[in-house]
Amino acid sequence: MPRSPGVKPRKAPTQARAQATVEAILAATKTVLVKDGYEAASTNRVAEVAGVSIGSLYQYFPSKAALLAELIQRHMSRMFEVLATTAQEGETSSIEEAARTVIRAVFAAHRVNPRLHRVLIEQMARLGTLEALESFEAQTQALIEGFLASHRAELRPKNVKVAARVAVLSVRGVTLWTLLRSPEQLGDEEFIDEITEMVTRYLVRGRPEAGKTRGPTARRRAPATPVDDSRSSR
Amino acid sequence: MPRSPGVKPRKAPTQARAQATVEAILAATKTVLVKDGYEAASTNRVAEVAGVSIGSLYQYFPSKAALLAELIQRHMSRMFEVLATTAQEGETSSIEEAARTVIRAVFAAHRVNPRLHRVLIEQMARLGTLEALESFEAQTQALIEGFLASHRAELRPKNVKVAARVAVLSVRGVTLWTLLRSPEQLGDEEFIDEITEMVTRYLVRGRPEAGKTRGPTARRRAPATPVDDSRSSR
DNA sequence: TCAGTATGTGAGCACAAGCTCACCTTCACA
DNA sequence: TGTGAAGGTGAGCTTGTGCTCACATACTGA
Repeated sequence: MPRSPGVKPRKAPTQARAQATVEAILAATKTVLVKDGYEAASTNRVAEVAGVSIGSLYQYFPSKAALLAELIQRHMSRMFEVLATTAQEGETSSIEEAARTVIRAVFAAHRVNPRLHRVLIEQMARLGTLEALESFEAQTQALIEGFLASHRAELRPKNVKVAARVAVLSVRGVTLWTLLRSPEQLGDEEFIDEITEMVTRYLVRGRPEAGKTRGPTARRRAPATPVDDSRSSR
Repeated sequence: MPRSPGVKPRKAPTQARAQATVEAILAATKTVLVKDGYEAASTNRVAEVAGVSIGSLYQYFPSKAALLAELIQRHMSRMFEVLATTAQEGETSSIEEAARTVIRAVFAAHRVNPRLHRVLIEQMARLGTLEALESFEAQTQALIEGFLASHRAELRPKNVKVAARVAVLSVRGVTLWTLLRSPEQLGDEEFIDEITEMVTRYLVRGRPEAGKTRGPTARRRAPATPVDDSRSSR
C-alpha cells in the first residue's frame, strides 16, 4: 500500500523567478487544501489558484504526492525547530519545567492553522513511509533522549531510551488525536496542564501528592490563538 | 471539508440470500482495502472481488463512503465491547490492575489485522464527523468516567471528568499513533507496561517509587499475534 | 399456480482527474 | 547582441472512477 513514486522535487529552481513560482504553488496548495480538503485539491486547481500553468507545476513537482510531501517536509522541519529550541531552553531547568514548556509549545504550534495540520496528518498516514517523517521521528527521539540523559538524577525510569520513547509517543499521540477529534481542546490550558502532569509523573522520581499546584485550575484559556488560519472557509 | 452524503445503508436486506451478499461485499471491501489501500479500492473492484455485480453493491450502499462507514461502525462496536467487558471485569480490582487489563486489551485488539485498522483510521480522519465515532467516543468517556468515579478513594485527580478525558485521549492517541508509525511495537510488552505505568501514575494517589515491579523488564513479547491479517499482500 | 416483490445483473454514461508535450518567452552571459 | 538554457504555457489525451438504469431472475405467500 505504501507507494511513494517520485515524491522528490523534479528539479530545483535556480532563478528567483522560478523560486517564486515554486512558492506560489506551495502556498496555493495550502490554500486549496485548507479550503476544500485533499480530494478537491486537484493539481489543475492548485495551478490555477497559484496563477501558474499546470505545466509549470509539473516542472517542479513530479506528482500530486510530491506537493504534499514537500509541505509535510517543511512542516516537520519547523516542528523540530520548535522542539529543539524549547528543549534547549529547558536544559537547565527541571524535567517538569521543561516538559511543561515543550508540551505547551507543541500544542501552540498545532493551534496555528489546525485545518492545514489536519490534512497534512491525514496525508502523512496515507503516504506511508516518508523519509522526512522517519528522520524527524528519529531526531526527536534523540533530542529527548539526550535531555533525559542529562537529567538522570531526577529521572525515575531506569531505561532512558524507553522513557524517551514513551514520552515522545504519548505527547505526539495525544496532540494529534486531539487535533483530529477535538481541536478546540488544543487551547484548553487545564487539559495541557493535565497532560504535563501525566508525563511528568511518569518521568520524575518521587513526585509528591499534589504536584506543583499551579493555582486553582479554573478553566483558563490559552492566549489568543496565533491563527494563520485566516479566511478559513466553509 | 467534512461531507458525508448518504453514508447510511440504502436498504436493509431481508432475505438470507441478500444478507449473504451484503456480507460478501463487506468482506471484499476489507480484502481490497488491506491489499491495495483506499485509493485502489474502487467500487467496481470490490464488487468483482465479492463476486457480485456492481449494481448489487449500490443496492445496499449508496456510495463508496457508505461502505467505509459501515466497516468503521462495526469496528467501533467491537472495540467498545472489548472495552466494556474488560472494564466490567476490572470493576472490583484496583485502578492499576484495571488499567493494565484495559490497555492490554486495546493493544491486543489493534494487533488483529493492523493493516485494516490502519486504513480505517485514515478514513476516520477523512470522513470527518461520523456519528458512529462521536457516539463511540462519548460512550467510552462515560464508561471510564463511571469506573473512575467508583474508585474515587484511590483516584488522585480531583476532577473525575478531566481525569477520564485525559486517560481516554492518551491511550487512544498512543495506540493509534503506534499503529500508524510503529505497529511492531503493538506487541512489545515492555512498551505496554510503560504506558500502563504512565497512566496509572497519573490516575492513582500516592504511588510508591518503584511501582509494582513486574519482574525484570527484559524484552518480552506478547503472545503470538492473533492475526486475521492472513494473506497480507506486497 | 402465479402475481408481486425482493434480489441481482452489467454495459456503459458522465465526468474529472493526473499528467504530457510541442511550443513559446525570458534570462544569463560571452 | 545573440544563443542556449531555464522557465513557462495550456489544449487535450488517457484513464479510471463512481454510479445509473433497463432488465432478468429468484423468492414468497395466497
